[in-house]
Amino acid sequence: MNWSIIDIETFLAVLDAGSISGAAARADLSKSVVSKRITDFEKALGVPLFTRHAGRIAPTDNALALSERLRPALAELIAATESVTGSEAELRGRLAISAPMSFGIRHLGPVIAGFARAHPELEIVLDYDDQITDLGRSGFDVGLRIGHLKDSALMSRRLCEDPRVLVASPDYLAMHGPLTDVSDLPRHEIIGYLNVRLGELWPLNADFPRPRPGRVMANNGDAMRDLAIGGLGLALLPLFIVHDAIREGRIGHVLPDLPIEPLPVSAVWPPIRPMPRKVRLFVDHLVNAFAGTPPWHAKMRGASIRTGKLSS
Amino acid sequence: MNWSIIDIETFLAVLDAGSISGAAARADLSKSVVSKRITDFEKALGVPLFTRHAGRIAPTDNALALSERLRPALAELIAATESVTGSEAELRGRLAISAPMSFGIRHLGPVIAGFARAHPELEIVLDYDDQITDLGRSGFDVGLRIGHLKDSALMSRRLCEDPRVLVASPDYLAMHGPLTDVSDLPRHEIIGYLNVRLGELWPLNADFPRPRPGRVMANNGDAMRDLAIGGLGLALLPLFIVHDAIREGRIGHVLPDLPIEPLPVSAVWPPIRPMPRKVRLFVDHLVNAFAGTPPWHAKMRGASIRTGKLSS
DNA sequence: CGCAGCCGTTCGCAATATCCGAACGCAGCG
DNA sequence: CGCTGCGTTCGGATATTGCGAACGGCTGCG
Repeated sequence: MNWSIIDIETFLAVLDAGSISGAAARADLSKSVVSKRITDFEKALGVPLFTRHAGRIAPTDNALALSERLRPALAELIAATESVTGSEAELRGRLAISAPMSFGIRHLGPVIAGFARAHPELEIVLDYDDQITDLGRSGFDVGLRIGHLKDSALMSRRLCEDPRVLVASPDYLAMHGPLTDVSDLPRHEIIGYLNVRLGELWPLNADFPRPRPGRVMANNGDAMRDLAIGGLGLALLPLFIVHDAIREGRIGHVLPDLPIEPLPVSAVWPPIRPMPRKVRLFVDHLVNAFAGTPPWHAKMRGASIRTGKLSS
Repeated sequence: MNWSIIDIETFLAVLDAGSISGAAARADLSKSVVSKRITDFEKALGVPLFTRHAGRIAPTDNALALSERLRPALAELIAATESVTGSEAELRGRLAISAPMSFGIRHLGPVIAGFARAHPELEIVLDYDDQITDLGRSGFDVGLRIGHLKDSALMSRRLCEDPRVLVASPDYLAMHGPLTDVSDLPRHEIIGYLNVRLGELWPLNADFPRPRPGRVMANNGDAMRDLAIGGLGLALLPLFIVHDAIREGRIGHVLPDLPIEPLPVSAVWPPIRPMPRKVRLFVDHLVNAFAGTPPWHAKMRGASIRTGKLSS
């Protein structure tokens, strides 16, 4: 047997990244290393795993079938080695975390940094991307999710709540007319969110007046906020993303009485048994970090915005 | 993650061999390499896997628990990589075969050599030992078994039949009296077989006269034959082991009409699904090799022994 | 069209990892 | 006591790995 775990991991990483250079960048390696590992693995197996088209690669059917089988086996192998670290031993191995970009950038950095400092032998991989990833498939140990969970196969734990507000810039309102009553909504456009359709973006029932889909859309909250600031439409966004701009007057909170429920923020993880200790400790750490006052609540103290709807 | 497949395999090999030098000898490596790998693996996991007592090692509880979990995961990982070699690709990887010593020495060498020549990328590991091994536990892909199968969890396939004969040397008979009728049996001793008790060694029912347990015993058929030649007792042995000595007159076939059924010779393997291709091809190869005339039948053409009981 | 940028592959070189054999200390045996 | 076998440590030789540069091919842009 002349392949290694690193060959397998590299293979799966290239599959996930869709390219050799993508996988190399994620691993902070040179692409020649990744290219050679793939070639060596193919040689060891005796079959091609990727087809090459002038600098582009595509996985073969063999590669896809193989990955289906390798992932659970590799996860079990890793879980086995990690299970043997008893309660007295410090955490080791790798913890791969997936989180929405805007939430991750603002609120996860220090939380995760604290966890990483407490476990110096633990390798942390962070992936901020609003696209919902299949945790097990993508090799993530933990995900953070904002919104109601759809994947009942995952284990989950509620961390806190994420209130959303409808915002618009002064320029937008000057150009498109006032928005003082819900009946004004159909005359307005709302900035789209690439990862959901309007049906899911607008959280009120079909009888409730709703804005039209806008001509612009983005794949994360920060970009949507900036488009709103630029006067391109309304935006329904988590409070933590817009509160600075609101305080600075670049955008305003419109229709503050809209009956929009806050979104739950949850940690989710694959149902591996036993639950890997690193996952359990990290989820506990998250729960502690977000217990009590959510971060954006503390920051909103100086803003003239109604906060009565925020849960204590 | 800073361990490798080789670390895991080395760990399991040391567990199986019971010592570092044993595992090193099997792998044709220096013991310092194996020692270092174990130490590195322990360091990577953060827990000791073996206790050391002045040049002796014993596995910790953690090590035993870990191995229980690692073996199936590793087997699946390997099976996955081997499954991807389609029907067009040649066999690769390692095929580990366990077989009884006397049968292996005589009849498996050329069969396996033929298979190995047909699959030059396949690594073959042979382990001849009459002790029945737990295939899955010991990392064997295929076993050959002589006798009725007791482990119903294994997959099996009948290869051929192994007739047994009762033999004694002229010196033994001269000293202990003739053996011309079954009623003479209780006056004689039979050489013991370490891996079975007499109750299993003597295959006729309790009412049938039987020899007494002898004062000597051995753990394989060749040794038992040699003890019989040395006049130490009767021996009930597979024909393939004794036919040369019979032909040379060193021992004789006594009570040729004993109603002793031949033993079945079977290939067995763990019930991995899908069945690894290398195992399937090897079992097919065995079936072909032992089809028709068993090897010892061809050799018995020149001997004056009744062969009517041999199947065609 | 030419150009820039991106892709994956190949190559030579330097750094790192691995393996070997010798030496050592310890325990058990005759 | 000496000898053998065990596992560990060490220095040196060998093998492997990773890097960056160069290359050819393709795509998109002006």
